Parts: sequence; structure tokens; C-alpha cells
Amino acid sequence: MSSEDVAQARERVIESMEQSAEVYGLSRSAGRIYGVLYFAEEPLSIPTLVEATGYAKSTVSNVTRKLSRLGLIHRRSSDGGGRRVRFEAEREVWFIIQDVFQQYIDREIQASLRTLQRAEGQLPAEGRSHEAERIQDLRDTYEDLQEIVALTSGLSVSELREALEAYE
Amino acid sequence: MSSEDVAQARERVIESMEQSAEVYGLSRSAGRIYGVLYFAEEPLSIPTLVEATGYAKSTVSNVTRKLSRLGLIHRRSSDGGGRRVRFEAEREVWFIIQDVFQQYIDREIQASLRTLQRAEGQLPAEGRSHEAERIQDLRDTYEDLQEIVALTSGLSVSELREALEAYE
DNA sequence: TCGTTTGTTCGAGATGAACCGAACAAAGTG
DNA sequence: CACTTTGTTCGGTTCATCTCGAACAAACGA
Repeated sequence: MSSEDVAQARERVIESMEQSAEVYGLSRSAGRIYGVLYFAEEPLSIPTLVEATGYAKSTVSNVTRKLSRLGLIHRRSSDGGGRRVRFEAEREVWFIIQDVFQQYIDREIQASLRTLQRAEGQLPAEGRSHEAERIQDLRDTYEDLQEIVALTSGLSVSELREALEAYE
Repeated sequence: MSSEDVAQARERVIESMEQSAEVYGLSRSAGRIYGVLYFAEEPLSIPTLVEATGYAKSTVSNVTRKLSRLGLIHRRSSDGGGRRVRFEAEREVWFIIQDVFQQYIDREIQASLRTLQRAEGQLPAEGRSHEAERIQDLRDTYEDLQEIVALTSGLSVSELREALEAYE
């Protein structure tokens, strides 16, 4: 039966997404729910997801909210006129990665930069201690990183690849 | 006292590293131990780190091993002739990020690609199901990602910034 | 050789996250 | 107005991780 093959292939990919979710700091349930939505042909409601994944209703509710906030899935409310909330996967994986970068890494970079600048302001100006040099090294790198994130945030995956290949 | 200011600034930066460590999937102790080593003027032994951080010897032992494996710090054994193991921080933060990419993200990409290729091989050739298209979309993106990681792995942070700024 | 220092490994306690089931609120349907 | 369906929130359980202290192994020094 080829439909069984299709189902098995689909299941394997979803299992791989469960694994990937852990690497990206998400739960396994988040990976599975995203996977089911990724292959779905239409937006799915929470009861449908409960049946498709086997997770409890509360788990699906919490995970879908988290995934929505991160931009991995989208709420399609007031679709068929019902009050049912339906979810659709963002299938452009590159967008997801960019968003995660924006929301995790960039926030982290900015918080670190703030701390570093405050620390530098506290240091005596003349002494030029080796701590001051170390802190300035950190700040330089983080500013480069911030700039790189900003530069890549507007590029598609093929544009980024092109930019890197052109530089040789 | 300006030396107190220096110590306080150093402490703030180390606290920021504790925070960052959590974002990168490491423990707070890992952030602090790396921070102490980052500001140290010479490689430090485990007892010294115990005194400087307040963590137990076993914790320092486990964390230094993990940080060494990840490439964030380096073992400097047989340095002064003694059998003391001494650790030195890798201060090029960009190297660290590249290593993390190499060891975490790239491995993850390759594992996913393997799964996707196996899943594609299992699908019936004629049917051209919508699952097949979805899986192929995923594979295309992951191959682009793999290529991007490969292209950036040899570049310094300023080269990467230059490459992106040149593409406009 | 015996004691000391250094580093690793083991088991235990504490902390936090994931997940579940139940209770609850809101809105549609008879 | 009941009744059902949907979605959120809350408390509890389970499980992994962090950290500690103690026991142990290896090597150095007196």
C-alpha cells in the first residue's frame, strides 16, 4: 500500500521535527504539533490537533500559543464564521529561523551590549586596565554580530547564499 | 576606589554571561566559569576556579569538561611541569559561535537531511502527493542552509560583515 | 612509604519544565 | 433556557538537569 508508505514517510519527518525542536529550545510536543500542521492541507483546530497528536487539550492550547508567539504557526480566527480558532503552519522555514534569530539572539545581543556599555562607563578612564580591554573586545564583537543579524534579516535564503558565494 | 569599580564592572559582565549561557542551552555555572576564565590573566586550575566561583569541585570538573568539549575553553595540561590541569578561555567569541554552529546546528541539519532523503526515497514516484512536495520543500531549504553554514564557517566576523555589506 | 593535592565519578537532594486531567469561561445550537 | 463545543487556566505528577558532598584514583612531595 503506497498510502501506508506516505504515512510512514510523513511520520518520520515529523519525528525528525520533534528532534529538531529540542535543539531549538522547544519541547517535543511543539515539534510534533508543528509537524502535523506543516503537512495539513488546511488550518486545524485544537480538537483536531488533540486527535492527531494524542496530546492533552491543555498541552495543545499552551503549545499553540507559544508557537504562535514565535511565529512558527499562525492563528486563522473567524475563518468559517465559527468561533473555532484554527492554526496554520508557517512553511517558509527560513522565515522561522530569521524570526527566532530576531527574537532570541538579537534580544540577547542587545541585553549584553547594554550591560557592556554600562560596565565600560563605570571603568576609570586613565587606568586602561586589562579588564577594560577585555570588555571592549566583547563589545566590538557583539556590535559586529548585531550588524550581521541586521544585515541578514532582510535577505531570503537564496539571497544570503548568493551574497556569500559572491564574496570569495 | 577604582579597583572596586573594576571588580563591580567585571562582576556585571560575568552575570551577563550567566544569563547568556542559559540562552545558549548551558547552565549558569558554565557562564560564570567561562566568565572568570575570560578575565583571568593566566590559565586557572580547578581549585582556583572553585575558590573564585564558589561552586563545588565536582561541578567545576563537570562544567570544565563540557566547556572544553564545546571549544569554549581549552585545557592547558603539562604547562608548568605539574600535573595540574589548567583552563584558558577562548576569547574569540566569534570562534565559539562558529563552533557551536558546526557542532549543534550543522549536525542537526545533516540529521534532518538524512531523514528527508530517506523519506523521499520511500515515496511512490508517480503519485506526486502533496506530502512529497512538502518534503522536497524542506529538503531544498535545508540544503541551502547547509551550504550557507559551510560558506560562513571559514569567514571571520569582519569578513562576514564585509560580504553582507557588499551585497546591497 | 605515607600524607597531600588534584581531578573524576557516584549517589542524593533540589529545582524547573513538560504534560495531563479537571475545572472554568465563552459562545453557538436545540 | 439547557446543552454542547471550544479554548484557557490551574494544580499536580513525572522526569530531566543542576549542583553538592563524599568516595575514589592518580600523582607529587617529604
